[in-house]
Amino acid sequence: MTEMEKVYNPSELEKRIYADWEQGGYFAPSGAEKAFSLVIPPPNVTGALHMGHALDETLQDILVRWHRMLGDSTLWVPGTDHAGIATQNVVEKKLAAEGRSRHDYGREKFIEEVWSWKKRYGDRITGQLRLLGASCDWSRERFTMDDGCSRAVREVFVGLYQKGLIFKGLRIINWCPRCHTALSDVEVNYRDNAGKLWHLRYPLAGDSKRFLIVATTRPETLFGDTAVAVHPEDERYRDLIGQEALLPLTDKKIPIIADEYADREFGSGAVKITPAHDANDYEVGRRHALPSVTVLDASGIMNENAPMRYKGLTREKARDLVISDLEEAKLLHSIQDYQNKLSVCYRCDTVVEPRLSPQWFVDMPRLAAPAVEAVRSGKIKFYPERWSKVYFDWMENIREWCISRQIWWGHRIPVWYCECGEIICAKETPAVCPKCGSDRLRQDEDVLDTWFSSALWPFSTLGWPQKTADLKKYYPTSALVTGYDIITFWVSRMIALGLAFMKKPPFHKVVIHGLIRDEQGKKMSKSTGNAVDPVELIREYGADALRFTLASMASAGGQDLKLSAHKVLASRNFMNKLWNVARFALLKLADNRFAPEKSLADEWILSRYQQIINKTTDALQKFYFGEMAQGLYDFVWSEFCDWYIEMSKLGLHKETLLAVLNGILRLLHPLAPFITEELWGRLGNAGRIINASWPAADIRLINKSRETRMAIVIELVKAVRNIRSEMNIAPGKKADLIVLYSKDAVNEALTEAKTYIQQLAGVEKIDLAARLAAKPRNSSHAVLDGAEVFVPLDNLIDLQAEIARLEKEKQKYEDEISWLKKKLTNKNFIEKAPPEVIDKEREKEKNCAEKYRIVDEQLKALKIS
RNA sequence: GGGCUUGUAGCUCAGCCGGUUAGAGCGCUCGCUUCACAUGCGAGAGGUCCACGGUUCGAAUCCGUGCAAGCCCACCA
Repeated sequence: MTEMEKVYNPSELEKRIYADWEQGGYFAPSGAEKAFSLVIPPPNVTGALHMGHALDETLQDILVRWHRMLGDSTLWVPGTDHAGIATQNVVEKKLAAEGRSRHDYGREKFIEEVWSWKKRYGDRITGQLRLLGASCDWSRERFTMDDGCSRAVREVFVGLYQKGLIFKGLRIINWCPRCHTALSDVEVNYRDNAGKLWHLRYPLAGDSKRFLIVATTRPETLFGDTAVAVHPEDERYRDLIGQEALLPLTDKKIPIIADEYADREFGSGAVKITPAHDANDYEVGRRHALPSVTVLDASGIMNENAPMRYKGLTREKARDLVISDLEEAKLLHSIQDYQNKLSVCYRCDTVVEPRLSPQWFVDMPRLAAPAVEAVRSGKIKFYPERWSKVYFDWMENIREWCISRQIWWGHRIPVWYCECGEIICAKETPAVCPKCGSDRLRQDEDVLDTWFSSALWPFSTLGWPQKTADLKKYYPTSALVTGYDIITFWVSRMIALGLAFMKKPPFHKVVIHGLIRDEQGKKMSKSTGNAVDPVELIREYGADALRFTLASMASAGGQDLKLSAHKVLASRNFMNKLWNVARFALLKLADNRFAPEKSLADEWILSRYQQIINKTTDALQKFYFGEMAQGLYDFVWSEFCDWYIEMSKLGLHKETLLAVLNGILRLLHPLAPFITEELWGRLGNAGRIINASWPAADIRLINKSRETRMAIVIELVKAVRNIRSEMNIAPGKKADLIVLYSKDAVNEALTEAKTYIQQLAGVEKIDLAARLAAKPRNSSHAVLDGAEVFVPLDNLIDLQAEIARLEKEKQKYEDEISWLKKKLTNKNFIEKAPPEVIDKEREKEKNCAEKYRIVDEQLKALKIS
């Protein structure tokens, strides 16, 4: 055993210990029968660790370390996501800084560029996971675009295609004019927008003096209008149905049609129909066989279908010009302020354009049914349970999932087109067309939604489609730990595809936690500058402190977590406390003078320790991380350090100290792996704590009578300390104690614990008596449960201070008694409350009354003197 | 428009199945170089548990309504 440094220095030891674990192969599963497995929600490969990851990974690592200590064959699969659009955007931005675009490179070269980017930054986030202490099995590290995952993607695609569950279709999809790609419904965010509703006048073709007023938020799309719709039962327009209107600013005529989609209550009741630029209008267009005219190109620029004057303008510029032109033409009826929502791209925040285009879709409505059933039947459970509602709401209203993206970085769609018209969907690149034999095949240009490969993650990472040993042993995984924000993106799709291809759900438990917010409760983001960097916090306070903080904030309800450096500081202080108590233990153990027998303090702490084992284990089973952390914090600081250690200074029982201290280290290890490993070693334990066994409570050591006795001692010490402090007894000055007891338990407790009291309360002489000839004069006074305590003061007592103290005390008892009296004289209470409750209240009343009597007596005596 | 969550000490929160003198951390006040720790020790101050109803012998805890805050979902131009 070496002497410990006085200062706890996390950064040095954390680095050393992680390397030791990794080199020692401690993260790989060992051969036990029972399996526990997690797959990491893969962070973006070129990203940096943010607070959300830190929380997610901490919670997973807690479970993993706990199960490893339980002796399970524990596997945590790490990996990263290629993050199609996000990564491509980052690389494009870099190229743009050099004045180039991806088109200057061409597809092949550009992808090479992204791969080299990936190689350069791919290690950053995994390195940061190591800093956090994540004990994942790095030998099994995966990437969503590695060979295995890519093979799984093709296998699933082809499988779904053959069943008709993947198909290509012409739809209005969400199009990001900046990313130049389609997006799925979940990739669109909504933003409140203080916009305008423009009321336009469309002249009638038959009578250009008459107008139809249509209301729109998107006047620039009017060039794509191919009809105006009114409600079929709208009396105002009945005569116009079948006639034509003149499209303003053009020489086009468009039909006036009847469709129930037109809302009579809204605006004038007539609505312009732009099938190519609005999903609803598209449906109307289909019902009425209207043509679709696209007026905006892929970048959101007006194209040749708009009059020359507008061609080449952005959406925004075109809108302004259209409005001013309409005004000039006296075709603008009115403008109204209008609150609506803008759809924006979740990657770049650009306003999304509904766009008609051919895309690939997964038939989610068909795949969703078994996925809903799995949760409904309880095969998969959400923790907390309420999140299953979000899941159901999503899955039961699920729509087709648009999976094709018009970007280059990603899994290329495994579909080839032959000149002969044949479409070939295959796992491997076909050499020739099976129909005509031509070798001139052209692969589909699109890549798949990033979330497509993520959806396969629980089984692709375990080796599927190969029948690997890992797959057999570790699928289904034991749990999924993630934030509620990706239930729709990820959880739902993993469940659906896991069931479709593995016939078993990918996990049985979904542990949902809240999102990290700043001190004000705002979302952390780089752009607002309120993001706290976990790596910075680790550097400053240590990974253990950060982990402990995150875990203790993860409440059972899964609320969002407001993080501040203050909290991490408090956790760091706790680690420091732990460090020092171990230091104390080492000093004492080197001393080599031990008490031969267990004392009251030993029996008490052993009893308390058994209970904290159970409490910690319980909390873990329920995924109550906050409760786990809080419980251990209180036990270690307020019981073990404040009382047991202080008492053990009078005579240390070596076995007890070591048992409890080592137990604490093991219980804390999942939360604070580094310091516990370090101290475990310093205390001379064999092996590593990372694979030490999880403590099991020995209920024979739970001893309530010793706990009761200790409670008496603590109560007395606190009472004396209070007197010392309030009566200004100098800290170094020893006091005397006269205890007048009315319960034998007090006499026994104080007799047994005499030396503790002397030490902890700064007391010299203790006189215990069942009765006194006269109560001591010139003393400060306290009343306990079953005893009266006098602390004689050698200089004249400050009467006013003492009276004030006792008056306060008296008031407290008075309040409580009146409350209890009211209760106990309530007939209903006596008749209906359970007898044990009544007894308890009676007992309380008796005790209070007695204490009140004593304090009152003492006060009277003081006032006379 | 639908749904969810939250409202407890100055701040951040814990209080699960109703009976606690309503707790913790930070902050605050007072006193301490007590030989593990001033990243510490001891003692305190501070709360009509958002409001109003209801259920109950009994509610911070269950139910309803209202107010306030936040989030998610939804194709009304």
